[in-house]
Order: sequence, then C-alpha cells, then structure tokens
Amino acid sequence: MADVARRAGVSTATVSRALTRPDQVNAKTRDMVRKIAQELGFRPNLIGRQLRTQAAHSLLILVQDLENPFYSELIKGAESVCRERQFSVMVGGTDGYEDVETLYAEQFLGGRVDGLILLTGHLPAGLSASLATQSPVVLVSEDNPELDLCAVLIDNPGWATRATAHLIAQGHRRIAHLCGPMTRIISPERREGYRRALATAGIAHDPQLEVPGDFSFESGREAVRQLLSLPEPPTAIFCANDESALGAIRAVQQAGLSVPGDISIIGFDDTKLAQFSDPPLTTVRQPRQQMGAAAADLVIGLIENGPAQRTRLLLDCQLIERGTVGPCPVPR
Amino acid sequence: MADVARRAGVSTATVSRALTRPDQVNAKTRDMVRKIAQELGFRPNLIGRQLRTQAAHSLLILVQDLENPFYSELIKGAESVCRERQFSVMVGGTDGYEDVETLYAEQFLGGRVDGLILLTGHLPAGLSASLATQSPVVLVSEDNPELDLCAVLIDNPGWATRATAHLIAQGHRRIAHLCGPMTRIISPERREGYRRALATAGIAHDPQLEVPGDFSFESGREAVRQLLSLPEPPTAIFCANDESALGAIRAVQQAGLSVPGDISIIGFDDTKLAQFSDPPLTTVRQPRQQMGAAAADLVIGLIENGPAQRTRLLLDCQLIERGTVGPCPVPR
DNA sequence: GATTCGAATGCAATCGATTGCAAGTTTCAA
DNA sequence: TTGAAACTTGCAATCGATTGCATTCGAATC
Repeated sequence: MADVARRAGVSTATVSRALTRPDQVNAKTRDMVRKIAQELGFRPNLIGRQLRTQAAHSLLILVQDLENPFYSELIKGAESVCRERQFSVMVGGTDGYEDVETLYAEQFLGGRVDGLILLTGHLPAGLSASLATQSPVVLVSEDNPELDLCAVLIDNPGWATRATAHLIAQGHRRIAHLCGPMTRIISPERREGYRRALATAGIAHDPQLEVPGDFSFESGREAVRQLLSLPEPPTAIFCANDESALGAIRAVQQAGLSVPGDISIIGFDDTKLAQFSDPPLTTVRQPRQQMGAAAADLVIGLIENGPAQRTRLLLDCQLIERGTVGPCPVPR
Repeated sequence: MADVARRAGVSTATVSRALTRPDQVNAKTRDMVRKIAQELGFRPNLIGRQLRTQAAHSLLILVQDLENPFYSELIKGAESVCRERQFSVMVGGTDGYEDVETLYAEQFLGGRVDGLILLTGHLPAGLSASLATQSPVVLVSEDNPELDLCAVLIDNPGWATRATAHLIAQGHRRIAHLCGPMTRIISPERREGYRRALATAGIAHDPQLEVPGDFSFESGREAVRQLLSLPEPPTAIFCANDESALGAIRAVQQAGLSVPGDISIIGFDDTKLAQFSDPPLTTVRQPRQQMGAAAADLVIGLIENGPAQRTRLLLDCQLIERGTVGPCPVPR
C-alpha cells in the first residue's frame, strides 16, 4: 500500500479511501490511485484490515461428517447466501472428536471468523454456553433445547408422524421403525413421531418393531434381517434416514420379497441417494438449501446488528412419493 | 493480553512468551502468567498474531462441487493431516463460477490462508500462473499440464486400461465406454485408456460404442438406452465414474436384462455409492484419503520450506471386484 | 474582499500480538 | 571478590490496513 501511495504521490490514507470509500476522494485522484494499484497488482492485506476493523467477514460451519450428502447441500445453501453478502466460509469436519472441536472453537474465539453455524447439535468443546448465547451462533437441523441459541429446524416429530401416517393410510398396521443413533437428538424425535402416529391410529405399540440403527446402509440391512425373522414380520418400515432405507430395500429384495409388493418402505431426508434405489425411494424431503441459507442469513444478521432475541425457524418439509410405498398386501 | 500482563505484574512481552515460548521464561513466572490467563479466559487474538508472524497456519481447498462424495473424502484426508500439523482448513465450493473463484483467490492473495489445494484442475480466476508457481499451490486429482505446479494424481489412462482389460479378460469384445464430461481433463484420459486396451487386444474401435456423458446417474441411463438400440449392442460397459455406472445398471435392468448376466458393467472411483447398487459395483478404487493427505503434506511442505521443485505424486489404485462383471454371454 | 463552508487530503493513533535488542539479575568458576 | 556467561524481563518497533481529527484549499455567499 505504501508503494502505491508513493507512486501516486499521495498518503496511504488516500489510497485506502480511494479503494474502499470511493465517494470520499476526488474523482481524479481516485482514478489515478486505482490505476496505479491495478498496475502494481496491489491486493489489500486482509489481515491488516481485519485487525483494524475487527471484522473477518467470514463464517465457520461445523459439521460432524463432511461426507454425508445431507450436510453438503446444507452447506451449499449457506455458501450461496454468504457469497451474496460478501462473506467467506470456512467448513470444518469434526468427525466427533473433541480436540478437533476445540481447534475450531479457537478459530472463533481468536477472531478468525465472526460467526458460527453448527450442524452438530452441540457447542464445540472450548466454547462456553454463556459466551455462545451472546455470540453470532446458530444451530441447524439438530436442536439443543438446553442451549439458548437461534436455530433453523424442521418439525421432526411432526414429519415422522406424517411419514408413518402415510403408511397407515395405505392400510398398513404392522409398521416397524428403524431408529437413528440415539446420540443425535433427531433420532428420538423421529421415533416419537412414529409412536404418535401409531397411537393416533389406535395401533398398539410393539417394542419388537422398533429397531436400533445408526443411519448406515448396513444397519438397514441388519434391521430387516432381524424383522423378517419375527414370527409376524411388519408389512411396512419407516426408516430414520435415506441411506438406511436403501439398506432395508436391499435386504428385503435379497430375501426374495418385493418392495413395495410385500413390504413398503419410507425414508427421511430425500438426499440424492433416494433416486438411486430401485424402485426409487419414497421419503420426506427436507429443504436443505433453504435451511443453510436461512442459517447464514441469521448469523450474518446477528453479526451486523448484534445479539438479538432467540429466533427459531421451523421450515416446511414435503412428502415425496416415489415407488417404495404400496397398499398393505392381503394376508395369504 | 494487556489485562493479563497487568494482573500478573509483568509486560505483555512476558505474557506472550509465557504462553508460546515456555522455555524462555522463568518457571515461576510462567506458571503464574498461565494461571492468570486461564482465570481470565484469555484467548490470543489470532489476527494480531498472524499480522505479526505473517503466517495464517491455514489452507484453502477449492472444489467444484461439495456435494460430490468423491471430493468429500479427499477433503477428509487433507483435514486429518492439517489437524496433525496444526493447520486449519477452509473449504470452498465454486460450482464453477468465475466470480466465486475470484473471491477465494482474494482470500489467498489477501493472506488469509497460506496455501491452496485445487481439486478443480485450474487456477481460480484472479490468480496468475506466474504467481501460483512460486506459491504453495498443489493440484489434486485433476492435472493441468500447462501449469508448472505440484500435483497429486493417479494414472488415469493406465487404470482405465486396466478396467477395460478386466472386461476383455472375461471374454468381452464388444465393449462400450461411457465418457465423462470433456471439460474435465480426466475424461479424455480415461477414454484414452479404454482405447489403448482395445488396441492392445486387437479389437477394432467402434465410435458408436463411445457414448458422451457427464458423470450423472441420468447420463448413465440415457447412454444405455442408446446402446441397447444399436443393431449389435455391447456386452460390457466401462463407465467413467460410479454414479453413471449406477444409472447404467438401472437402465439395463429396466430393459429386462441382467447385470452381469447379459451386460457387464465396471465403474471408476469406488465412492460410497458403489456399494449401494444391486449387485454391488465392480470398480477402480482411488486412494482418496491418501490423495488428500499427500496434497496437504505437500502444500504444508511448500509453506514451511519455501518453493521447491515441481513434485508430481502418482498414487496407486486398485481394482475392486464386486458383482457387476461376469463372463461374456455366449451368443444365442 | 472577507467570511464561511465543504471537500480533499494527510497525520498519526490504533487494532493485538511477536520479537530483536538492551538492560538487569543470577549463577558460577576462577 | 570479580567477571563472564546464562537467564529473565521489558522497551519499543513492527506487521498492514483504517479512520478521527486537523489542515489546507478553493468556491460560494454576502
């Protein structure tokens, strides 16, 4: 910058203003400075600027698992908003390790980013709840009722109920639920929705039909093997996510049965995977792009206007009917 | 920091040293300072530090498409190395937009990150080739021969040859190739490998069997529809990636034919998807984690030791035999 | 022609750490 | 007892921008 100033015969103050506050300097000077800056290939040092302005203009998104396509689309949504608002994005995959979380918390506490979007459902180790509530931090997808934070969510119990009710509407009464990992708050929430739907329809709750799982393809296969060995197997399964639903479909087909002829299956999330099964998966679509975008809007708002009242956004889902749900087969 | 210094009755210089150069300060002072820093919840401002040391200790990974599982695993590999080496990672999805690339180039030029890992096969708009060659920048997965940069790659033609040869070894002679998008350098490379295998086996090259595609599921389906309408359809298909291979499998099965009974299919990449098809996909596995890790190692090396000679790492792949390749059916 | 006002510019402080150098203090051997 | 060497610590400059305040200059008003 000093170079540019010298070459242009002005002070660095004028150079700075010519580049960032065009209206504050004489048109002729401005153009000259800009031309020289251009020629010299001058790029402002963002660190110097940031130290002075105390604004990084950037967000950190924390994710458990980057590989999970569910998250990547969310991130995309957030990125597009950041792009518009001139924010840059840092994405961090924690894989659930505490020390990695600490590392990222450090980035935030150290002022490298000025806002946090958490897809993990909890604060990173190293960030205290009291500080977090006064900072630009929002939760997405996974709530944490104990934390007094802004959040962008869907109504998990509600849509799980809706999914289960869809099966009931097709005449199914013996309906299983493949749960997600209970460490994640969405899993009990979806299970709750399942139970509620059964109760509303007056169907007795059979604990044998509630199978533990961990969202993986393999856990879907395993669950179905288990369910098929029951004296009275279910005619429909509500899976807590898409990937495990694909596993379930596979296992059913490998047992020589048909989907949805013998067993109907419904998933949750509507990731890209849903279109890869045969038949394509009926599932609940979460508005992931929107969720990411809303979250980014929220954090940036907090950054620019300071702490606000706790906002909780509940976005709408949609039941996507494809080919894995059919009427309940008549007993042979 | 001034707070801590005051409270401890020492200068900020001593505080700084107590925290970052423990051996340079008296044990008693050090412990006292650290205790006080702890109590006050002091976090060093990374920006101040960075401005002084001129080191961000962080990398930027540039990707076209964050949603692509191929990339996410690569990123994971890079992240794990960065973690060990105490570097932080910023991930940017460009979606191919030039202005987004410029934005990220700015981050690099502005000193926010000190190294660049490019999964895009080209320099981001805004970064000149001459500057790039002297900077810590490496290409991964997609080469660019015109750029004099370090790179971590696989032998695409070689492994495409190997995949095709695998089909030939099963007796197939009428083998199609579903190409990738020609805008990406890996696509012609893989096609080249396919052609080479045919030539080696003395099989005439039939242009009709080389179908254009774009790596998508849909393009796989479309390609197979087209191939099956040929007077003499192929008995095997080498697909340029896994996702399009899944599409191909689906189309074959929907035409009432069997994989691999009637048509054998082989993919490329071995993403998670490969396990989701029925039968599971035979494909070429790229060591993605390793590639990411190697890339990170390389950039960090460049950062720490300054510009070095151009390094090009060629990592080994592996043919993963699952269930989609079988012997060539005898003509009816 | 004097006065006022506004626009354009520069000076110098500032953001929060790190670090070369100098000064002060111990330690230890001769 | 006296230096010399080894430790400790502090001073103040530094990284590269931004910005409040003062200054300068020209134009407009009366």
